[in-house]
Amino acid sequence: KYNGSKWRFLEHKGPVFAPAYEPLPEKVKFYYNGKPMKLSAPAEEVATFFAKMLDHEYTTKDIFRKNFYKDWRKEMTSEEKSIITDLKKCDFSEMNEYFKAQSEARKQMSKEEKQKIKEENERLLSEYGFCIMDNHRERIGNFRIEPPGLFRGRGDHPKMGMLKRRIRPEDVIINCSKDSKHPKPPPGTKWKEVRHDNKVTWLASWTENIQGSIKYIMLNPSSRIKGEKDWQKYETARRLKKCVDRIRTQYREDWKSKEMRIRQRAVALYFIDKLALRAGNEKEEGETADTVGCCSLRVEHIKLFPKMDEQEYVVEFDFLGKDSIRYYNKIPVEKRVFKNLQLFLENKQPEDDLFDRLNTSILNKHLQELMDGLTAKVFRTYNASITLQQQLKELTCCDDSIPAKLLSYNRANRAVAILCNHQRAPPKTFEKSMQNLQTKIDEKQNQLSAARKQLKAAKANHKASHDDKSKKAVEVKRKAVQRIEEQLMKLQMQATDREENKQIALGTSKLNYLDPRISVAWCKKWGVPIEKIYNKTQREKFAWAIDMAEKEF
DNA sequence: CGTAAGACTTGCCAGTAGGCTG
DNA sequence: CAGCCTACTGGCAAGTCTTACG
Repeated sequence: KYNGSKWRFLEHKGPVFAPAYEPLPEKVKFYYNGKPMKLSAPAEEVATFFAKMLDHEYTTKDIFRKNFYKDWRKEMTSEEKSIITDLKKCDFSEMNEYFKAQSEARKQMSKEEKQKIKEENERLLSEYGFCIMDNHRERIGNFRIEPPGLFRGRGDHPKMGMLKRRIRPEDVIINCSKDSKHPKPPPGTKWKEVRHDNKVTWLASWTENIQGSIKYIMLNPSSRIKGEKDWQKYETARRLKKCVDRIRTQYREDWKSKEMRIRQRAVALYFIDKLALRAGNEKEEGETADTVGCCSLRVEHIKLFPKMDEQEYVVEFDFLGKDSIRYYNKIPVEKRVFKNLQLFLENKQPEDDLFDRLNTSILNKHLQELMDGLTAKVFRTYNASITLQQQLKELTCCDDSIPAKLLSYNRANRAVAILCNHQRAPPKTFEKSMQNLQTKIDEKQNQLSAARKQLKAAKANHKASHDDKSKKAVEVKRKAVQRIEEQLMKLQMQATDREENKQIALGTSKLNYLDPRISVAWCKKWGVPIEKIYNKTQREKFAWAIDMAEKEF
């Protein structure tokens, strides 16, 4: 790469701010202790955030309510503070109904009104949604600044319910090139800073008040700068492929090391490689939900079974990973790993670290020595991509129809998603949509038997008359049967696919782990149109791979 | 060194646009 | 042509890893 600079020229219009708060109409009242009470604008705004969430379960949770109440009080006038002393006595229901009515009204808007809003959005997008980076007009990923609201973390988050404050121009740092037309802050305001740092890719940033972390405005995945990075990531994974055998031999050797830290490192790496676990950085206690990855696993997260059913040396994993998604898996491991784990567990409490001599920085430093650019997450990318490739090879039958091939593709994708533990909550409408599909299949089946009957009749007719007309009729009917058979099969494939996908999310692996060149090559090889695999956005993101297109990869 | 800040990737999900169907 | 359904998109939280700092 050229001296670490990410661009030479960068020009943009700055971010779009959240719309200002619109006070509630007079008639919509907040009640305290049964009596109507007019709130000051700042207190009212925060109250509306809570009112909008009334239907959610988390507004009943203690931590959520406590955090909300604490932050809400900060927005109250001293008079309000003295009156409002108990959240339980607050009645937001009228506000809640008002917002429901509003969203109902939005749905009922006329076509013209909807059209107008759409046009306004398009205008905003064309004005603020693009930037110029090195001679290219590029799409910005997120050009809107996050609106204020109540923070809802995932899982059991200690900060749920806290007020996410409104971001003002004075909070925002702009990054652009010196010689560009600088974005103008809204009238009467100033940016926090305008800088010209071409060592980074972001266009604007601000500090968020919940975790104190920085949020960025960056480019869309279709941009050159993101695409190149993505390509680089897969190239690193390919380099790992070349030396993975050596690395595996090495860590197996390290299981026998005299040094505890090396054994721990080697066992952790084995898990990362075999199970595609995440690295597992340390987290600050009390700041986030209690989740772990490989290096931060605790004693309480694994159980050892010298014998389980037919298998020996089984390890049971049960922990919450990223986004508090549960990882549950029972796997047989090699004897040496098992013995090492027993050793690591000796004299420890459930809440102690399993790998007490290891953290991600030690592990990554070691990986860096094994291969340039190697880190823990490269294993996830590598194993995901190689699994896709193997599964595609195994599952694709050359004389399958396109729908059958697509089912194979999705199954290969699914194998990866399972490996990476990419789960989803079953869609709320899952049962119904499954039923709908079944109805369609039943209908199609009836159609098919009807068509078959007709074909039979046509054949009988032809046998009797032997004329050209009846022969044609047979052909027509035969075609019809064939067409319906195809349609039926397609529906059945869809049903199978959907059923198998109930709790599995394919999107994340498809977007972040699977080398798109594998998929593109597969499409080429089997004559499957690329649109069947990637939608428009995905094709834009993977344009670099689609352009390279070869039959083999 | 260890720790914090900074930059960038990965992750799930709710809301909605737009296609389909009765 | 409305209502329904689905696929997509955007939102933003939560990871990983690098860099800066004392």
